[in-house]
Amino acid sequence: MFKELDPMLHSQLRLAIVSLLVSVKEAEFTYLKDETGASAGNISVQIQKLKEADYIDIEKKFKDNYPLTICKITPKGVDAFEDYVKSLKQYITAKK
Amino acid sequence: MFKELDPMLHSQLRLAIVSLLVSVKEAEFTYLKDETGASAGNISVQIQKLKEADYIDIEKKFKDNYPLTICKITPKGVDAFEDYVKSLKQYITAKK
DNA sequence: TTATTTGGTTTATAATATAAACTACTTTAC
DNA sequence: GTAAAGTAGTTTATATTATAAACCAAATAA
Repeated sequence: MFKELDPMLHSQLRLAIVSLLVSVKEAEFTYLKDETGASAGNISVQIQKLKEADYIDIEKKFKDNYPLTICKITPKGVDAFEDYVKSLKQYITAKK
Repeated sequence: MFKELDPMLHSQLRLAIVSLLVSVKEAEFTYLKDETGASAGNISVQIQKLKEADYIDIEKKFKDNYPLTICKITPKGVDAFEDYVKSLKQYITAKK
């Protein structure tokens, strides 16, 4: 009846991050922070996890002397997001 | 941008339970167990939490000498579920 | 030059989910 | 009638997660 919900995405913050990345394709750390309203620490931890799962790529460089962290979704991340949404619909649409 | 996802419902098992109860209005413990595939212990804990949140009512009686636990969704539970679904849609539909 | 800000990471703690172990009985088989 | 197995759960212990607080390194401002 109920399909598993990918634990990597069934997290409010990681889902928000991936949701943003699916639409923008590339985003800075601070953009993710501002859009989600989460703390920097939390963002840092969650993007690491998403990277370890190969759902996103993280590029670190410098811009105007400051460190700059850029995140992009991977094809695997897109697939996982689509699967998650599909599974989720089983939970939120009337059934029986 | 992203609305809070009610933590009481942002749990795979509790969401599945509430999802079932929204459609059937009344369900036995074992029905919830069978439909969700979760362990009895997990169901037991989660329906207690849903009851404490006033999202469901729990009635305990006996049937053919055996204990029987029946769960029903409350109006508050229905509202919470609808709100949750609404919030969730912000996460899963393309935006920007 | 020391104070503050930027852009993060690491670490500690609180909250959650889950399974394993247990309780309390009932039924069945010997 | 009593031992074994089954029903219907609850409680407790543990592993996983999420989150915030504390920290770090460098840059800029006062």
